[in-house]
Amino acid sequence: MTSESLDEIFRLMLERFGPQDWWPGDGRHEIMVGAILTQNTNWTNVTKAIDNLKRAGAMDPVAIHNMDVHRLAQLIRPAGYFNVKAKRLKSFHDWLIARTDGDLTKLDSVETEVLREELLTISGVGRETADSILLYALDRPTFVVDAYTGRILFRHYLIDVDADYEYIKDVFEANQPRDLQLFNEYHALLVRTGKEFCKPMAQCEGCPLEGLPHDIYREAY
DNA sequence: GACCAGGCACATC
DNA sequence: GATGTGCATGGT
Repeated sequence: MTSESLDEIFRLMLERFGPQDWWPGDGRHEIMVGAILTQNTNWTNVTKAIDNLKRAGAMDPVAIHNMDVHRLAQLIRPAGYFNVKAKRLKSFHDWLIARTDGDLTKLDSVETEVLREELLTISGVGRETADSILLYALDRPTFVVDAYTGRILFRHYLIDVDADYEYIKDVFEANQPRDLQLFNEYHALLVRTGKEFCKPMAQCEGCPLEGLPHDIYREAY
């Protein structure tokens, strides 16, 4: 894996799709909520849940922190896994309110690595969610890895099938400038490319990355 | 009806 | 520490 490969992948995706203008949401807190709601879930379903929260006047750190978990679950129902995600939102907001008292600017003075470790202690916040919050809500130049990222690199023989999250993250961070806008756009473009051309059981004719060394369809990954 | 979606925690071996 | 399973709605 070389920085040239990563540059080329980025260039090809950007050339095809243009800037993705992520995160598709309004403000820090809404982005954090969206990061939890979109776990293994289509974004269109997440927008329905977010709309419900907004209509209920509940898209607010203190409001969610104080809300009954069953009511919260009903509001976010369209996003799927609603009972699980309601608990996750509650545990996240327990941390958020304890840490900021509702003033999210208090997070600005905390080192990225410290923040990441704290986020990872929250039940329901794993590595991708933590990194998404850091990158898209808190403007920290940390690379977000997701299922598409691994699948795309694997199908182009750029990583091994058993490469784990931290390894893949390090591939991007060690071989590129640590740039907020680059990391923002790169992950968004990988998701866009994955959605259209890199589904688990589908082949991928027309993918912007066809020019790279690749196999059309590797072992249903 | 099958497949898919911007994961995560927990049980079990 | 790897591997399997539950969680659930909504679109294609």
